[in-house]
Amino acid sequence: MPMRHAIDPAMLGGVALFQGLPPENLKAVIERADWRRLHKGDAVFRQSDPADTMFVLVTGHVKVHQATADGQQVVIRFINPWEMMGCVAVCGGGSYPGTAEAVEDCGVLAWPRGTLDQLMDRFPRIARNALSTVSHRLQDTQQQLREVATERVERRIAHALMRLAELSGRRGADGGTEIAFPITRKDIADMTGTTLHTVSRTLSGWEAQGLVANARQRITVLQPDALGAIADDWPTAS
Amino acid sequence: MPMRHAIDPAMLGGVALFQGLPPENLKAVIERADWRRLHKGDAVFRQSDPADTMFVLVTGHVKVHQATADGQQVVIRFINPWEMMGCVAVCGGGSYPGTAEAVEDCGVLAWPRGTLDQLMDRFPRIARNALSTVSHRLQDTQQQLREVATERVERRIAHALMRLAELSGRRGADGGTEIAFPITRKDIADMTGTTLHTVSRTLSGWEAQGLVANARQRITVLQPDALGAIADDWPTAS
DNA sequence: CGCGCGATTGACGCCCGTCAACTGGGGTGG
DNA sequence: CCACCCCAGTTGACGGGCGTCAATCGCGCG
Repeated sequence: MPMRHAIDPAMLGGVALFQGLPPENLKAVIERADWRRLHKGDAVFRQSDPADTMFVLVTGHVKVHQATADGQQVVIRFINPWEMMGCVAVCGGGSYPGTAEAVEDCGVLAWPRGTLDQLMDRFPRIARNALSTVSHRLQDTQQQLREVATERVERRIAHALMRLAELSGRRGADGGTEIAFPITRKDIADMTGTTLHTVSRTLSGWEAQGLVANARQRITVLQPDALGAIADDWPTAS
Repeated sequence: MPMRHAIDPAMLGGVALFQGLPPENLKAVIERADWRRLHKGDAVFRQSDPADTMFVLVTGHVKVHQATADGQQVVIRFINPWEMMGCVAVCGGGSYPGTAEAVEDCGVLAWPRGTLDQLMDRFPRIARNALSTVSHRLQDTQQQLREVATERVERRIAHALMRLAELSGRRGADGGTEIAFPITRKDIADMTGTTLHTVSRTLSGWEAQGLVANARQRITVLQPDALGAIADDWPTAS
């Protein structure tokens, strides 16, 4: 209860789902949310569980991944603070298509599906926002699909790294952009449809050229433009 | 004008976007639609064009594909009668992420974005329906992404064929299920992230085993369960 | 301090993309 | 109505990108 009021309603206005709602409505929305804390490694929701709750991440980072029957794994996306999770499953009905796992200690806001439906009825703006968000995400996913289907591994890794740096980057000490949460080579492999071995080899090569700096579960982009050149196949001028 | 009234409002009730609307509202919706005819090969909309119109296919079949800068191509999906097209682009804003091309002579209903916005305001049910549809489509696309990222070519082709037969199948003379529109080996290659050569080889192999029947721009699935075994990696009992 | 997991790196091989040549059916224009 | 031609499809040969197997290293947490 006290935790709930620690959340600033103004921050919620920055959440895509609630964009454009007047402050008093934001207050109403936030009062119907549950607050949950998660430790690193905990699951926010699990693949195939009935999709009965939508979440907004407040602090920390979350990895959403999908597993195949034979244990292979695909990373759908990483969630940054103030992004939604589970919205697709709740809006589409059925069950969660993937598992959301905290890669750091996290705090989340949770709305049960029934509450969300009521909120959408009271504030139609929310449904329109959700539609816009999901549409954008579909376009992103289709582009990813195109990349995996048509592009070579090296370029896919470059693309993934640039997107991570752009969306979840943090200024590093050496002027580079560090990905702001712990991420393994396997994670990047599962984002790009390759293996951790190939990712490791590729990153090692780039480190030798000074494009990136590698550490355990840490990656820093030092020369985004050179990486962009690989990602978008410009004429490499060196 | 006369063409418009040839459309049965009851049919429109079967369209996911308008599901649950009472008949009189369906009539209102249909009266605000434009009717267009397209010849085989025509484009309903083109990639990068501003997304200002949403469509419902009435007759024929449409292929939605996305091209890369270097001319490579990915087939996003095939549209069956009474399915929506362009809904993601119009709802998400911006421009069409792909080109929709008639693979047969087609008839479509068209709603300009402004009209659609008005309809969504008048009938909030439409926005909810759209949200549900787009959410489902996103889940489908994510699954496709997982397939392309993790599965071998043969299995991806089998999956694509089974989905096509299921969604667009038509009872053939020989008891098989024929895909109901002209489709090339290249199309299947662009759906599965491979080449027309590999598709041709694979289909030839399956034809020799009696799983499918091949013809020019025509494919018939003869043994769906055997194909399903390949797609889902069951123990092949040959 | 020691164990474990993430990361690195080499060797090997094969799936499948690429290049190339050929075939045949059907639509079109004369 | 026929003949041409183009486009979809087939099939073989070749090679390389990258997946797979395996061994080792070393940071960091317990």
